[in-house]
Amino acid sequence: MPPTQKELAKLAGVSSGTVSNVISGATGVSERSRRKVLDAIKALNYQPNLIARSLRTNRTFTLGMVIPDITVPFFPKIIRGAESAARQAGYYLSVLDSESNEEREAAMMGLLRSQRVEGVLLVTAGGRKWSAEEAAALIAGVPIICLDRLPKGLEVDSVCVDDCRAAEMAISHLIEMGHTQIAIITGPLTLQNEQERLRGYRQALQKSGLPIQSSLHWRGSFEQEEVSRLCQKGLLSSVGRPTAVFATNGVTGLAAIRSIYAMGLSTPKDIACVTFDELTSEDFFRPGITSVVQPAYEIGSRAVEVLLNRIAMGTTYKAVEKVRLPATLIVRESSATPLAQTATKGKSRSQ
Amino acid sequence: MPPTQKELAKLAGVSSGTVSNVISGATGVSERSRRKVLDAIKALNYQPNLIARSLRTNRTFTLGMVIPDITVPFFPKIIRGAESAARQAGYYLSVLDSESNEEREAAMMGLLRSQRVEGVLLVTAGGRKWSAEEAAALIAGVPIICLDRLPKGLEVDSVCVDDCRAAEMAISHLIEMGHTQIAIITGPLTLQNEQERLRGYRQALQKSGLPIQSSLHWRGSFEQEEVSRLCQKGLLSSVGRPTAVFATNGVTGLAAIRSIYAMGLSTPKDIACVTFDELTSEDFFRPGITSVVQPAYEIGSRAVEVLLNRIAMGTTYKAVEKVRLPATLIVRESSATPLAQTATKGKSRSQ
DNA sequence: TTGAAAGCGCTAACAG
DNA sequence: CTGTTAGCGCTTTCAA
Repeated sequence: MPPTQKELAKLAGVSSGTVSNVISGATGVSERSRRKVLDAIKALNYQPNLIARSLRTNRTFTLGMVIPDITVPFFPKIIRGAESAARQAGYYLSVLDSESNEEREAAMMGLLRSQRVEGVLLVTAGGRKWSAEEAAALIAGVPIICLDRLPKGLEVDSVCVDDCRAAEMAISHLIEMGHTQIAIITGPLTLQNEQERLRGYRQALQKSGLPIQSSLHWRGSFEQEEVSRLCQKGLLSSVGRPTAVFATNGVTGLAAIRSIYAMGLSTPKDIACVTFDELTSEDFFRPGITSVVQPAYEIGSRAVEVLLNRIAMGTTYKAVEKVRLPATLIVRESSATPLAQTATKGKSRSQ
Repeated sequence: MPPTQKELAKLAGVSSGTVSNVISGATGVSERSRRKVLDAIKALNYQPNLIARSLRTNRTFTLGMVIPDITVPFFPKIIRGAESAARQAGYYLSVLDSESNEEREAAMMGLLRSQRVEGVLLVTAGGRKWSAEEAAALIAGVPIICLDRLPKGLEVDSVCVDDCRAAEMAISHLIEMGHTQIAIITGPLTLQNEQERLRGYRQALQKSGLPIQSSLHWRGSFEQEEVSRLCQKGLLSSVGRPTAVFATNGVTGLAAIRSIYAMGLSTPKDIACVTFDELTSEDFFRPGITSVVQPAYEIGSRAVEVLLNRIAMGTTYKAVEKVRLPATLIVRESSATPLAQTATKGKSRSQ
């Protein structure tokens, strides 16, 4: 058993209240008492019991975070940003991985509530729509902020990139490079950001007067295998085969590249390719893959800022805050023109 | 304020003790009481206060974990394994990122202790040597298990791969492929596993009667830039230039490949290359990089098993447990023979 | 400047 | 089967 404040007080020859005052740095403690307590702390290797403190003060200084998959490199970057912003503000961050399972996600939200975290950062697993009651039950008084993916029916603060514009930027780039047959491979369209990216794709085509061909919209998921099959099927169709593909996220992006390689094709020689999100250490791919990169660290840190703000406001009313961060298009080799294959390397461009 | 058990009891018209019994699933509660309580729980959207429960029961069912860098893909994989093993055993896992900072690491160990976690999984940041007192203070009654990197002076349970043998296997492979001039690029040698990998390298050379040339040992760190410089310097030296390089970890591996590409060289045409740890989605590199892969998920899950075991034993004596998991060599294109460049693809080989 | 004491929400005896 | 009660370790009045 670790030493308690009482034992510490006894050893130091003061009352438990004085010990508390020393630890909290409260003023009004004689130097002599302070010394004695400090010595006793060292002697016993005392660590205050945060559990008891929290019970008493009704404060945990802890933020909870639920993400869908910690093995996807995008999320650890967000976590880093969130964790360090939290730490700077004197808060802890407790991260849970829902493994893209909605039930588990709900359970984890409950757990965090039971742990009395003061706020929650949520990157939701699925695209379910929350009814008003469900949402209320889910929230139950703890401030929530959504990152990256915005669940429908949950009117809460949020931080993410402007997915539509980012996708539009990527597609415009391909169009500028001379592509007109551009396929898009999306993840689950239940996710609002996937829809937005699709919208950006369509907008870009329209602005350039290019037709929107449904045969060029390949509806995927987060299953590597499934997406690969989809890509291969699309790439095999001799008629109307695209000269470029745009993957709306890292998972489908990886699958797309995998398919291209597996079929013995190469990029940009046979087909151009742009992904949303980097495929991890992107710049080491040969050839480099052009991609839309999100400010992951900043998404995390901004989210914490907004959340802490919301917490500080207490019950005070304030409109929902929607932060939209700019994404950047990193142009590498994979998006060269259909025929010329001019490698435009290392250029980048912002929204 | 969330509802308390007392309010719940009042609404249900029973005593707080009965509520507790219902929640804990204790036997000996009338069906009628149970119903009333369950209804009240739903009505109030009640979530038990884990803080109060922990204070009372002196149990948190929480394991702590401290890792050096969550953005290195190896660690999230370990976390997944640990988290799911913990969850299966009814434990929570609380993960902290020390950002490779030893002070922060110590602070985090203290925090976990204050949070009264029941055990700690530690992937240590640095290679500092712990004195007996420091170690005792650090541990202070909570069971610790070390993963991946074993700190000196800390006699605790551990789980990692057999680094020496794994490295030896990689080097033997290169030798078999006809290489005799093999450079090794290590990370900080304060880390015990880096030393082991170096030892494996030397052992393999010796067994084959090849000389150990100090000019072929490039001492790096975890700084990308520094390692890159080191590599480039080594690769530029016209005399005694290696035909193969072996990077002892993912960070130096990435830097090595970066340097090779940056210098306009390619692998395996100009130089062969094997890394310890995958460079994330390894198989998408063109050409594929031969590498030693560690069973990251299993390292995490085994560690939790051993730790829970240790916790269950309480104070009972038992010798320190050292689990050594086998690593696998995944042979891809980057390790072809110096001249023939025969691509041996997809073969793998275990310790 | 200090000590005594109440009580945070819960569980675990224990008595009825 | 159910209610009452005594703390868990801490902070925070309140008196002294």
